[in-house]
Amino acid sequence: MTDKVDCDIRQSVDRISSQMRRDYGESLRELNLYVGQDNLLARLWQGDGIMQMQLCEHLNCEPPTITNMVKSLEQNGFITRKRDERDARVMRIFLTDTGKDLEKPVELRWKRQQEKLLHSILPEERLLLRRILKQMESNLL
Amino acid sequence: MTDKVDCDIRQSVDRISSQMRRDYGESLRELNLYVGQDNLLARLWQGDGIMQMQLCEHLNCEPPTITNMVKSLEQNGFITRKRDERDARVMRIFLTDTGKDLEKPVELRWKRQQEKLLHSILPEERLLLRRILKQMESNLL
DNA sequence: GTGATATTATTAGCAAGCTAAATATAAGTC
DNA sequence: GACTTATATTTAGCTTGCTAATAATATCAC
Repeated sequence: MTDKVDCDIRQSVDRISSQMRRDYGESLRELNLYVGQDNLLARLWQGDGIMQMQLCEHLNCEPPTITNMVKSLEQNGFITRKRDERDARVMRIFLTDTGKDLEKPVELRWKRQQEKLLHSILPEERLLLRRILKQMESNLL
Repeated sequence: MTDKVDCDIRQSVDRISSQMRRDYGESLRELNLYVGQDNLLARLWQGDGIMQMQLCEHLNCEPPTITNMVKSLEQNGFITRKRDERDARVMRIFLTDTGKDLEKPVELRWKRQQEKLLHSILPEERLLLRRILKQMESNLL
């Protein structure tokens, strides 16, 4: 009996995640961004000049993924890369002016998406939901 | 103030989804499957000989995605494709014996993953959680 | 039957994401 | 200084996933 509920939960999480990704990704296309790139930029907005390894940690993904994303973002003029002077292995990533200008419009779309996801959920429910989700997160570690 | 909670919820859902995908995907590699292929096969286990459009609906994805997945699954010997006799546009997808044999081991891994995700969550919480998630799902439609 | 429109599937080209293997540099050891 | 090990990034090749464009067949209207 619990089985059915459990199964629903897992599938629900999947569906929400992929639908969010689709929706939000679509709204980001107006800014010439792909979903996921906003998260990389978000890390840079709170301080750029960092190395790719730090982006890996922030995005929780593998180095080759960053290489690809960074390449694409550079080609589109949102970031630049500079070889570190002290350690020639590391590439330091900087925002261009265009990249900086994206912060506000991305934030707008992010909030819009969030509101869409949660608009019918009461504040108490949101608190409870957050607690359970955090618990699930730590279950996966 | 609610802002922070909302933001956490969205990120939590993202993290859970991607971590689940990683974890579960890894366990599926033992079966020579990629994550997502199990869901396609699951539709076939409940009745094969269906057309690709039906798989699109079940997986909630676009036709080219199915073309790719089906190609890969065919190359690995899990399914076969047959041109429909009445309507030459449609391809009908059938399970091979190898494909049929995957049902049990996939189900085992799926349940194991589900248990990992939910093990610390009480039954009442699961019910509540499901309700809220469903609500979020319908918010996105 | 002919012509316009629907449907089904594929191809090409792009993105995120992965693993395994290669490259380049740095740092530690003898 | 030479050898080994560790770190940062890249490359190649695969997956799911997308859109836009194409091909092939069906169906509907006339």
